[in-house]
Amino acid sequence: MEIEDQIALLVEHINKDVTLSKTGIKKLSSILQFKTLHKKELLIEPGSTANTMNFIVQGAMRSYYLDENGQEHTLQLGIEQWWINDLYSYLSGKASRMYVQALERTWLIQLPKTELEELYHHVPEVSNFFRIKIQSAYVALQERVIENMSEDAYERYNNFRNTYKNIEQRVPQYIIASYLGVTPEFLSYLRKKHS
Amino acid sequence: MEIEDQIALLVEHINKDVTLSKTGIKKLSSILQFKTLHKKELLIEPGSTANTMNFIVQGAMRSYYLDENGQEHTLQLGIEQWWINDLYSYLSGKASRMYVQALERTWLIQLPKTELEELYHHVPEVSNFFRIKIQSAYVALQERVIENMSEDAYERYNNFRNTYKNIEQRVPQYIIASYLGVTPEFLSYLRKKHS
DNA sequence: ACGGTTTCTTAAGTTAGCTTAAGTTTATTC
DNA sequence: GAATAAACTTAAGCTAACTTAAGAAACCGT
Repeated sequence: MEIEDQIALLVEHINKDVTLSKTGIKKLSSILQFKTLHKKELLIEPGSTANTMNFIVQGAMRSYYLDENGQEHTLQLGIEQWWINDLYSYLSGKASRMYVQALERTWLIQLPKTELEELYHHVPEVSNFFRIKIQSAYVALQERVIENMSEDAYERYNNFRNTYKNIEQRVPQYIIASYLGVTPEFLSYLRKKHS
Repeated sequence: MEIEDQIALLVEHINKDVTLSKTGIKKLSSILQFKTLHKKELLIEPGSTANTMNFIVQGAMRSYYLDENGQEHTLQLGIEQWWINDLYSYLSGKASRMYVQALERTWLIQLPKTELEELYHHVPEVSNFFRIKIQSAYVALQERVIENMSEDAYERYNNFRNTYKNIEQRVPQYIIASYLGVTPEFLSYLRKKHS
């Protein structure tokens, strides 16, 4: 995809929440970086530090955590026009304990933290935009804590299918299981039972 | 407790993360409100909107969610010098779906949202302080999602005891169970088994 | 189009955590 | 300081979800 088109997509996305001026768009454009990941490639891994915000132009990604037993726990999934990151590492500046991985060949627009924070002073709408995004990340997490505590696996699976309608088909089932917090075998069993 | 002493506590707490000037402290002081809650009294309930930040001067509080089966799920616990709120409602301005309740007779300092946001412009250290607090709230939530997915109930109970050392003794066990996501009976069983 | 890898399914046996119910201890209140 | 309410324990029976293992299906890559 042309870089111009990629930028247009990002601007359109941001304009859903705030209103960017012409000069705001120009200044924003000047800090953007473009990156392509092939399937299974890692953007972030434990020990590295997240120093960009990452917008998915095309493709699919996930962030996951590997526990002491080697079990994967998917925290976030995203496709076109979602943001993907380890916000913990990005916000705190500390080393990540997570993996952020491409699930397909993926095109990203990256906003480096230093430049972005500088940009906040000149284009406050961008600052507002990310404040809104981080708030909704918080809300989504809280939603998930509540859901995990009050619903059984099949209810959570149904919620997932509603929330991530377009994503379900593109992501292997064992990753969905690791997002829901069940084994792939058990998810397979649930699907059969309720079909 | 004297109001002067309460303010001193709050200022001392904020000064752990940022540095307030004399005039900053003065401006901050001018927007504070003071509230006392008796045991079991609700600060926020479903339908109401959180429009203050709440600092616990003395006492203990929790936030919890009531699911469709009438089951309580405790999301946050706090004692002296913790902040307690439904951040979702505060940040979004939408009606809360949670309860925020005093577990003992509790003294709060409240910072009304409108005044606080105005204050941000004049005392940016206060703005920084709350940005830091909201980030750590996010991090704590993510920690919890990971923990709930990768640890069994007894491990989570031990984590809880480490993280909330001083709180455990002051909070009924059934509330701790509702925080951990297990029944009170099962927590009781675990405690006996490992004692 | 074939061979290998990755993903998904099925099923039997097991376990962590739940439900119900009754009894006991600990707090509150008047 | 009794009376009542709130919180905690114990135990039996149950169920959701896990483990292990093996086979089937889908999906690459050359």
